[in-house]
Amino acid sequence: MSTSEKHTIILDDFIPYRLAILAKAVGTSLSKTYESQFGITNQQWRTLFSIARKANCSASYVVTHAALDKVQVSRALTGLIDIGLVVRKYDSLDRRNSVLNLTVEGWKTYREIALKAEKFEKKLLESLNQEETQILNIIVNKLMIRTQELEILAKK
Amino acid sequence: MSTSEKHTIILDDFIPYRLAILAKAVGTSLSKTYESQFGITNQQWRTLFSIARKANCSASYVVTHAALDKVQVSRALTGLIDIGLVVRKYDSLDRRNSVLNLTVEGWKTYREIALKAEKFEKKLLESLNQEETQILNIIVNKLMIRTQELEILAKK
DNA sequence: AAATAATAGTTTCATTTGAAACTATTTACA
DNA sequence: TGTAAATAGTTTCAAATGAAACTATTATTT
Repeated sequence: MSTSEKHTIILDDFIPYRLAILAKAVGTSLSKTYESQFGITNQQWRTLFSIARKANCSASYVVTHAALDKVQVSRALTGLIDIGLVVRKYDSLDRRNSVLNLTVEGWKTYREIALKAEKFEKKLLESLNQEETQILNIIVNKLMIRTQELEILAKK
Repeated sequence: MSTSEKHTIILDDFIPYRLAILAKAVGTSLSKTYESQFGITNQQWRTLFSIARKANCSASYVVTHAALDKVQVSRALTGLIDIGLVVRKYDSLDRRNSVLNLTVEGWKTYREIALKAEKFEKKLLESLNQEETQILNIIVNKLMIRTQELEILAKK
């Protein structure tokens, strides 16, 4: 067996690697459309979008809906409050829970970024036909579920 | 218009976000199969796989084939050489270029990780039928190309 | 041949990250 | 009622990251 035949995996064909590269490329490209203009990080815009989706939500809501951990959300919120896009109050019935909302400026910024994000996604998906776009969504769902299953199996 | 209608993007349906979440979940799950056992990072195994693919390659080859930057490759190599999985010589005709190879131990580790990685990928793809797996590869290609196109357009 | 530019790779330094420890508050239960 | 456990969120600290500056070598120009 020659040296060049010893390998069994070609990185370029390996799905987990391909997904990582693609997600990073897409994410980097997208972030350029808002980071410089709005001075907002990826974690901050995910937080912004979560609060936009559910007014008066808590930080925990953001944690589950933006796929961030509580440290990331805490820091994102500090930043968003600092620049006046979010206001934080505390639930009078349980003062551990924060009550988060976008400010008027927050809504404005949200709408601008949402518009850019939508345009970006639209342009990206122009490369796929309708069937492929549908199947992509199905595949992503299936792979997410499968990954969770494998995690559970691995723990046992 | 009510507050809850103000949003235009639902994060869970937004493809760049979905890809990021999926890639992270898959990557984290995979890394558990080798990180603890072999004490190797993601960057190190990508480097290992690149060298396995092409004996006597340079660090620059790894940069382009493992989708890492030169700082990451430099550090990954330092680690891999330290733990005796890679040997580095220098090209006598151009001593700027390194000449990288796996040691016997490197090949052994490579094969073990490759086996685990293959099994992981196989299990992951069990959730898709053959057509979906094919289309997934086509879609990833198309989206990669499209992302590069959008990058170029954005620069103009 | 000397000066300049280019290439390969490393190191530095400031920022980002995440796990673990921490504070504050509420709930459970002895 | 008081003590332990749980929950929400923040801070700390050590490691990972990446841009920019750096070293070493080779190629190009004048």
